[in-house]
Amino acid sequence: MHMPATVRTPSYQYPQTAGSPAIFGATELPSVPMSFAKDAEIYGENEPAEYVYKVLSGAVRVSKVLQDGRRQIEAFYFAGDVFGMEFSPDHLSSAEAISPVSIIMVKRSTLLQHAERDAQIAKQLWQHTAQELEHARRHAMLLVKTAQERVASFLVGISARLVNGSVELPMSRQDIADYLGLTIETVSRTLTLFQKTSAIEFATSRRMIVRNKQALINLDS
Amino acid sequence: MHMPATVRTPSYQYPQTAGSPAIFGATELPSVPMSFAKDAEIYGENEPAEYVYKVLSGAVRVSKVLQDGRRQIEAFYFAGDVFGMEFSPDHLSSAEAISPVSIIMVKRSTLLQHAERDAQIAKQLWQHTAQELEHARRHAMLLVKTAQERVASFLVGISARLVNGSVELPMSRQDIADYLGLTIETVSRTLTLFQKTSAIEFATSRRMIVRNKQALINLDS
DNA sequence: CGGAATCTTGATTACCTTCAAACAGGGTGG
DNA sequence: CCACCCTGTTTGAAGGTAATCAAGATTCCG
Repeated sequence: MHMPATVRTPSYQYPQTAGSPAIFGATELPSVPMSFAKDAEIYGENEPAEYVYKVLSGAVRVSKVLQDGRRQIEAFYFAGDVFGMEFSPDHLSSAEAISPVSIIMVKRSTLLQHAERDAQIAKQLWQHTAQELEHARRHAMLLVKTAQERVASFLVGISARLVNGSVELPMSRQDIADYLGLTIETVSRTLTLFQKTSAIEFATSRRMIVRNKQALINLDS
Repeated sequence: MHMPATVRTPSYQYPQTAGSPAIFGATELPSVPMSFAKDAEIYGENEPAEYVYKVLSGAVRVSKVLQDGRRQIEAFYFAGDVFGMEFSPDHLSSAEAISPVSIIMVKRSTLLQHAERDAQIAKQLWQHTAQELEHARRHAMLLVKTAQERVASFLVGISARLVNGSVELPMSRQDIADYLGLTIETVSRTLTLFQKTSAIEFATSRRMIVRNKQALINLDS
């Protein structure tokens, strides 16, 4: 719903994985910078997909809400990641800022027009969707595993963002639970278990130190 | 691994949803007809993705096998469906014939070359991947629901193929279980439950009559 | 008809959820 | 500066759902 831009300084900034602000390599495309406050909605389910977004800093969650109120988080996006690109004219999920977020937006229609003429851009569009597909399938594989395997797998993924052996988790335990298809209690208990086995350690509830990544990878199975 | 073609007459043939044998509307592309016996492997995980396939008759399952031997079925494909198209040069999953299957194959490289020059084909390629993505996400949503909801949802999907109120399920109970992330016993028990509540009925273990589709939709939640 | 594979049913167990309460951290106002 | 509150997280106890283990029943095919 394109909330008013409220620029806030994030408490922690992830290392930027992609230096270029260009979306899909189309450097010449006009892009609009924008900021969202924590918990602001970037777009809602079934809204027209007017823009495509690239995260510059902060973290975003993309999710759906089931009829019974359960929320399923499909993915988290961090600096350098592109999200909100749909083939369908409407967004099929909603996106919210987990932490204060700064992004750039490119008009979907413009991107589509370029894809019509530029095979390179068309291919990047396809590649992006293919990567999302691979992620969605890996995610589906996760959801049939045990709680320990799910949490371990999530932590291994997060480990990619380690700086000096620790990360600030931008998302709440509830977010993790909704991503893994577990309850917040099970996530909490499993994290406590991993601490007891010295695989990880929490400086604060959000700052995690990975002590034994291999143990997590083994659990990931 | 491109098993030798063993043409067999399927016991039951699904109505053909797409009349044209063309893949992605590229009518001029050379396609090779082929048949696979029940349980034959069409391609394996990590094999080079040399071809793209379109089902003419029969049913196909696409799956991955986890390290611990568990199998996760990602999708079933029926007459008219295209499968095996990857952005990556290798197949990320394997495909097997559930029933005797006849297909046509188009070289992936040829298709890619055409997509370079024909924006229409490039768009269809993207659209196809986007549809697969949507399916994968819906599938992921399924996997966090209860057994009854999963089975009901699966049956609702199958109901699209109803002819005179009944369908022949081409897949085994084990296939259904591996698709839904349940055990074969739970699938069997749930189907029995749905029979007791008169939502469905089984003429044979594979021929299902849908008595109350709305009940299934309600359970699907 | 006989044997093997598939499917169903039963009993028990294990894991995760639910319900409930305590704990920790951060911010505000007195 | 401390008391209080609010939110997020952790921990505990009990219960429920699906998995597991095991045995029958049915179907399919040679």
